[in-house]
Amino acid sequence: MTKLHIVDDDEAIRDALGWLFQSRNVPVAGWPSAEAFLEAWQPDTAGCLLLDIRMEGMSGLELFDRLLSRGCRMPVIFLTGHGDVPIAVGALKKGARDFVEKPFNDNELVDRVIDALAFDAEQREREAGQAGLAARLATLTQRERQVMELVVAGRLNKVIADELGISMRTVEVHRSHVFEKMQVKTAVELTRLLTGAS
Amino acid sequence: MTKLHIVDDDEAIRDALGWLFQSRNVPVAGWPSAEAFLEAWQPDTAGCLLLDIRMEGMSGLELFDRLLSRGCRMPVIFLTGHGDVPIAVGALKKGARDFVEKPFNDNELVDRVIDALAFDAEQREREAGQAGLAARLATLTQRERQVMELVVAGRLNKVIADELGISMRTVEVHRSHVFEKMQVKTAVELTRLLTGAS
DNA sequence: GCGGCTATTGTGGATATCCGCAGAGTCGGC
DNA sequence: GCCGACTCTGCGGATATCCACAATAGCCGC
Repeated sequence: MTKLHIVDDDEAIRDALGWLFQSRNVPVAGWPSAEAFLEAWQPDTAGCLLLDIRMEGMSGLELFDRLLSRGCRMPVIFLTGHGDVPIAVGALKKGARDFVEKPFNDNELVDRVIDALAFDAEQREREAGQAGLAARLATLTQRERQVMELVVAGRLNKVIADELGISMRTVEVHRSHVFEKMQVKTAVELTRLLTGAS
Repeated sequence: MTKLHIVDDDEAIRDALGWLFQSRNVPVAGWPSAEAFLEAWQPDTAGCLLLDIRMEGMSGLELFDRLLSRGCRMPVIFLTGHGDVPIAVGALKKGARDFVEKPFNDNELVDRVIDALAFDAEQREREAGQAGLAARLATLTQRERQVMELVVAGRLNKVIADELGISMRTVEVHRSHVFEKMQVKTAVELTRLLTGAS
């Protein structure tokens, strides 16, 4: 389920943030440590992360690194009481969405979280489309993939036949199999699919 | 000409940085104030910017804002002696490439500047391609644009004819004019052009 | 070995696309 | 009024694409 995941080892802060967000109708889950969240995290965990930097055990930054290396692309907002420019710069350059110092403005933080949640939702939608595409691509045979690449490159069947050293008829067969498996009717549609157009 | 533009009101620092970069074969231009650079800036000014935050008159941040609003997309690296997290975060979120506190590591800074210069060069190359594309698009008539959109959407000529309420032959004529003006031979190539594929 | 998947090719015909040749109507500028 | 552009259309033919029917062959698993 899409929600805001608050990772902070200070229960009082988790509670306060939980109250703040729930009062704005933002669903929240609290985690008492980076380790706890990391263990529970799954590739399909959705929403966004509000991460304290300084914690007992694993720091927020380290959690961020580990999540990145596991392919997590959830938006992350860091929350810190002891600002440090190089840390903030490093986190943002690694892809963190924001870096907020305490004390923070409630409304601003809520807005940023809501933006981040919306961003994550959109991103997951895009990725779902890509996953379907990847699944269809996986059903193609080697030869079909080769033909598809040349079709998408704009080559005519006769040219493809020539380049692959096979007859035009065979190219036509592969081509139609590709169209069928990729669920398109024309080369243009196929090109749009693969180049990620609207 | 592509070069590193150093904007700092402290002549000693400009000189020191100038020496550093020229010794690494990075061409440099120094500017004593944000105003001076802003006045000299042109849309075709290439390279990257090394920008001091605190200066007499216009600050580095304000220069950055003004450049952005003028459509400047040169990579900007901020240099500051008095770090401040919200400022750094704000600058990076607005699109600054980096935010470095003094004292800095010479080699690291040089590397980042070289990366930024390379990025700018690539970006300009991409934009040059886009400009050529835009120029060709501008030569199309209204009708040709309509037909092109439908072609790129994957419609067959007969369908296009139907949707526009004209004969197939006319669609063919427009279609071939589009291909000619856009300098492509097939609908697939045209689609790749417009969707920005390799 | 048989069945299924993949790759290959052919024939022949229905559609679609590409193009030259020809002509016609509108609209705006010189 | 003439010229140039844009738009529209038809005819016919050369190519290309789409497809059903039909067949051969290698590879793999049961």
